[in-house]
Amino acid sequence: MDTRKYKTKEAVLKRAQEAIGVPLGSIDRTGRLRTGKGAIGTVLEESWFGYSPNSESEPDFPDARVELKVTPYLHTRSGIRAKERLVCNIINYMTEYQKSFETSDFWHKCETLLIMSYEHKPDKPKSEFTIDKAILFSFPEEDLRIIKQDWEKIISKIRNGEAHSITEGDTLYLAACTKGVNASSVRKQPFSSTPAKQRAYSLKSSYMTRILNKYIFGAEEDEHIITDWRILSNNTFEDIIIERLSPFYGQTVDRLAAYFEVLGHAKNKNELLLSRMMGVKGRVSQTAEFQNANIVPKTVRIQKNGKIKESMSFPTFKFNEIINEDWETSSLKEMIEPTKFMFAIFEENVDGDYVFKRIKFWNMPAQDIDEVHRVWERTVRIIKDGVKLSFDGRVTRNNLPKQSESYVAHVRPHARDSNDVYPLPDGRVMSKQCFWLNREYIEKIISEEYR
DNA sequence: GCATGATCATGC
DNA sequence: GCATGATCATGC
Repeated sequence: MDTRKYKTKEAVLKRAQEAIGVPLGSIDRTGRLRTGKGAIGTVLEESWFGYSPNSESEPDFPDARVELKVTPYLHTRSGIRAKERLVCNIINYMTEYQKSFETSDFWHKCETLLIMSYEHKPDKPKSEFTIDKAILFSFPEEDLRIIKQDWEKIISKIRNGEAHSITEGDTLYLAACTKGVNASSVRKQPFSSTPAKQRAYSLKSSYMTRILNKYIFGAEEDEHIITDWRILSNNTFEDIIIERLSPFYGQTVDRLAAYFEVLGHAKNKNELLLSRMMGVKGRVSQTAEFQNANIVPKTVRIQKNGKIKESMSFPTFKFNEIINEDWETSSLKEMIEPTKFMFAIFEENVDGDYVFKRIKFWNMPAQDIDEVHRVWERTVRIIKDGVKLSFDGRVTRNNLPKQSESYVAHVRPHARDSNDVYPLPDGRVMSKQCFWLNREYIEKIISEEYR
């Protein structure tokens, strides 16, 4: 048996749907399920469709031109969420730059996807998992516009000899994620002698969440910022947003609040103003584009003296969890690398009023992600070795990485008070901590020349 | 009850 | 003046 058995998309889909509800343990005929990563996909390829896994550039079902993807989702309190990004083919830096999107390896393989999804439950054995849904997926035109821009962005870095500085945050829906045994898996690039990390095309997990909700589970769609996607043929998404907001540059917060009738001193006042300026009814962060692309709006306030008051925090981490993580799959890396930030910059004027200056889209450059990696490694090392704690009668000091030790990030408490603690591996407790981006680092990003 | 963004207090 | 630890305010 081989994949030539399935000549049409319909035949592939029909066979896939027959797998719905069948426990994977009873599908598996080769004992693959007990192996590690990618086991579930391999079981369906081998034992259900009857072909050997291949890493060729052809789609899995060449006659039907369909690529099989088996992907996990999670049921969370806030709904269905993709458990991970969807990884496609490895990017061949040496050849891909010569192609167009239409002739690219990505499009050749992934134009039509057969998505089979299962719910991942941490406490359940894989043999009891079942495929819950199976659909044929073609990218809708509105998404394809953005995906093409993403592809161009990746390719332009290759053409500029910057394949080593590609990161997932560069792009919106289609990203280049690291793929390989470890971070030292590198390959040649055509226009630079610097080796670049091996990367694969992938659909960001934020975008996968949207596919799951809208196309697989039929949930209602979030509000769109761009209602006519045709404008994306001549403008990038970021340019369109900047164009919409620039008429408001130079206005004070008070004037904007009066103009849009945003009352009171709500903590989220600035986000409300952003929504109004963009012409969005709900919250910017909840729009389809921001959700899909994992764009996080952040307000930055620059004081009269040109400084920013505070560093930027990430969620607290549990000491007993972080010591069991690998950097490549760590929650910190997952929070930083695929994320794009939209900084809304407010500057204090001579009267002490804050003026909306501009916005800036930013994602952390590869080099700085490596620096965060170093801070993370040190943090894990210190926690494993046993944190040194000393109480001076007022505050408890620790020896986690300080702001002075890195130009990018540090570790600092983020708790309700000093009794708000998590256990340490050795049984002691310490106030909840999190990673912070240094105040000065944020200042540098904001002050950099902008487009 | 907790996460998150914002801000404060102290001492070098 | 600023780094570091502590704490507050708000919203879900």
